[in-house]
Amino acid sequence: MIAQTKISKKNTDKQQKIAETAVKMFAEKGYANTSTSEIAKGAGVAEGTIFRHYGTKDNLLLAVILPFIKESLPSMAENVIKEVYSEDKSFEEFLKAFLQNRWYFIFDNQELFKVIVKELLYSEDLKKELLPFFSETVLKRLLKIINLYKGRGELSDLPSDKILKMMFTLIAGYFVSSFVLSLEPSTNVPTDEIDQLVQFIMNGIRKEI
Amino acid sequence: MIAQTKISKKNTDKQQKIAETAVKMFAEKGYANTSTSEIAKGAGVAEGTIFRHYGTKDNLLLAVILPFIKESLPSMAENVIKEVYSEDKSFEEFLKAFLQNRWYFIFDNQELFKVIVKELLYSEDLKKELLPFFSETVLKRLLKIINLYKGRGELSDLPSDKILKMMFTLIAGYFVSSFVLSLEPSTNVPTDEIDQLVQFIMNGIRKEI
Amino acid sequence: MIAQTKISKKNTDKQQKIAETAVKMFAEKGYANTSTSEIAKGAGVAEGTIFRHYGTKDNLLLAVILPFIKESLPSMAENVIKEVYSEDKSFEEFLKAFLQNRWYFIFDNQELFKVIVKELLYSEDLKKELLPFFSETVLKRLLKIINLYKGRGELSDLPSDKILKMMFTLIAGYFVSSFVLSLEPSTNVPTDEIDQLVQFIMNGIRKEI
Amino acid sequence: MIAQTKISKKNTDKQQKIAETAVKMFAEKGYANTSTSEIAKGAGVAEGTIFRHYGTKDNLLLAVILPFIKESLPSMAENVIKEVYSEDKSFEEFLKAFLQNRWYFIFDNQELFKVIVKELLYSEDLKKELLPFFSETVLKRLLKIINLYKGRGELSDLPSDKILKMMFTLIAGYFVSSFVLSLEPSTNVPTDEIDQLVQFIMNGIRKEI
DNA sequence: CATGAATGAGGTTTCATTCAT
DNA sequence: CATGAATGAAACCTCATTCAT
Repeated sequence: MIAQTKISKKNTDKQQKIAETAVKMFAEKGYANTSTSEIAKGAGVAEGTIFRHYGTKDNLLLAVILPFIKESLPSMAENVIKEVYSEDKSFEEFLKAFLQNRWYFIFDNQELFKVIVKELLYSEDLKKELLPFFSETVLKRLLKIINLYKGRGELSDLPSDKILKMMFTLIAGYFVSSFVLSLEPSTNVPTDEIDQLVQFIMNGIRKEI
Repeated sequence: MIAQTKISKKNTDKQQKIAETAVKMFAEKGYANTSTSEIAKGAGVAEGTIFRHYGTKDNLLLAVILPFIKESLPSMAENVIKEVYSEDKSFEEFLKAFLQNRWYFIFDNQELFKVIVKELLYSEDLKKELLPFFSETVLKRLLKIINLYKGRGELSDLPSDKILKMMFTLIAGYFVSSFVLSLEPSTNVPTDEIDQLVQFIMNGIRKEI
Repeated sequence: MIAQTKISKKNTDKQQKIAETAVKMFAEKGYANTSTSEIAKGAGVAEGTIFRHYGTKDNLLLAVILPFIKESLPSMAENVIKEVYSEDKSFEEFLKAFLQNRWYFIFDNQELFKVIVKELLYSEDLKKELLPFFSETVLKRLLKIINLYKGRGELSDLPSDKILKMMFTLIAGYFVSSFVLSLEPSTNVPTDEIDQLVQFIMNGIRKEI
Repeated sequence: MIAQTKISKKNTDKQQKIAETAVKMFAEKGYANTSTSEIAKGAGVAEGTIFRHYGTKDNLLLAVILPFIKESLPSMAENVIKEVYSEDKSFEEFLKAFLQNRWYFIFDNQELFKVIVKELLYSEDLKKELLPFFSETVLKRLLKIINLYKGRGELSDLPSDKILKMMFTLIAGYFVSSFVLSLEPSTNVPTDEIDQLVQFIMNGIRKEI
């Protein structure tokens, strides 16, 4: 049950270096506060090289975010569920496995995660592009799982979309406060925190007997 | 049980107009994407006037955020609890009253709320300044309340700080997704949503009998 | 019979200096080969100042050409005809007076004339904007005059618009080769050349007896 | 009496394609507004290939203009006169044949003609190089013809160089306004226009009897 | 010969800030 | 106090040109 790891598949190594540096700097200081000349310097590249490959600074941001989202998310969503779900697991076990899996993934892509969260709030365009897509690929699958477990009588009778929303708010809130807001970064999976989170969620949605 | 309303107490009316316009524009497009000349134009003021009053653009941001936080939060936290808490309320009743109260408050100060959330992620400085302060004034008080209700035997035996963290994540997540991420803005208090949120939280932390 | 003289009516003196310098440099090296930093240096002004007043380099070109054309041409066309035309003049006399008058005017505005001719060929947009306007204000009036003299029986029976086109080609060709192509610039009105030009035109269009 | 047709004699086909594309683009948007990368893309060639063959962008312009002028003009001038002139033609017949011949030629080389006219105004260097050369090869021959017809008593006693200048201004003006300024391009030889032009010129220079 | 990634000088433009009026 | 013209550093971007492959 190992989380899928880092994303990457760029052309030349300069291009790769530019993307890496950009992600790192965007994560640290935000897109708007990072100048292309800084990125160039950081990547050990002439400033023109950035524009030869990405055309505009905006494009660089998208080129770094979108493939991650648009190409990885769907197949990833599929795979994660395969890895993490199995007939004989309870919802609680599924949830715990899922959270650990995602924790590793975000841990491996911390910088990118920061960039996406920050720019999601900052850029109306990105918001309009990503939220529906995310909903379509990830939330839909989770909803199916929820319904599946509901069928098994493990979950409360709350409407599935409410269950999903609560779960999602908690999980997203957890990851955002852990990886984006956190003053000191975590270094390896905090099993206790995840257990408590799972407990809390389970209390909220478990079928009362 | 009426929520406290808008914050404001600027000197000259020009200054007031500048602050208002700045908040509105920072909320819409973010601090970094708003130029002082836009603000000046929007406020019907010469660009120089902004600098006469606030010195720098950074200062304008702080001048707009900090009083709200530093001056209002403490007394507000005090008052809200007074308004909302009473001996004969259950924790569930308290929580519902609290959430409604805060919903109105954020609704009345939506723009400012957006600015703070956005810039909190964007500016490391702001983060380091606000988070501890917020913890000191707001979270501490909530912790007291939690302990108080724990003493009455209404809440589960989870450590109080864990209870607080879960509650806070859910509540913050709720307000952020409602007011900052939301694609269509809400117009009046969504009682159902708040009820469900309260239910969910209560399930998570209620003392099992 | 004095030609109307230079055009000017700018706001601040810096703005005036920028426009003057721009015209001079555009005339010499063409719009595309003149950088805003050169203009700034030439005008003794910070580069930013150009953009504070004109917004874009394109705008600077237009700001320098259009008022000259759009505001001056119509009233000028009117006045020139008043100055130059009178009941008791033959067409030949009118033509000579007209050419001398225009020679002085273009001489006084040589730089601007160069810029307009050059950019007229270079910029499709300018072409589409100016040619119809010029036709409307100037050519129309000349056509009236031609018809007037035709009525008096001084001119050949060629269709008036053909007469106009020939005259215009010759006159424009003369001014362009004198002021734009010329390798050595003229310094005062070349009466002989104008006389010959008039003779040539008159031969082409005089009523044969 | 067929006009000589298109000019071309480049080495490799890549080189040929580059030159063609360059001419087309320079004609449309001007030399200064056309980038080598656009030309490369348009020619289906790597950008480096342009520089392998032409060294600099300036050189590409010259390589496209100069052979046309320097190699073609002299022999062409010779041939045209041969084709168009004959003992038993009147000057008027000669002129008409000449204009038709040149109309076809420019029509076949419209793009190049545009480039030359535009850049002649734009580049002082080109002007200084081409005008004297043109004068030497073309104007000189025309002058001979004029003198020849003067000897036959067909032309007025105006100084031959004045006659030449007037003729040239009209003819050049006609071609420039037809092919460079024209808002809608012509598609086949406008016999009427040429006849009128000839008439007009003849009136101007015909020997009065 | 051809390629196209890389360069870096220089172009246009933005913008927070200053200061004389 | 308020103004807005002026500034200049720094931002984003373009492009002719070079050179290793």
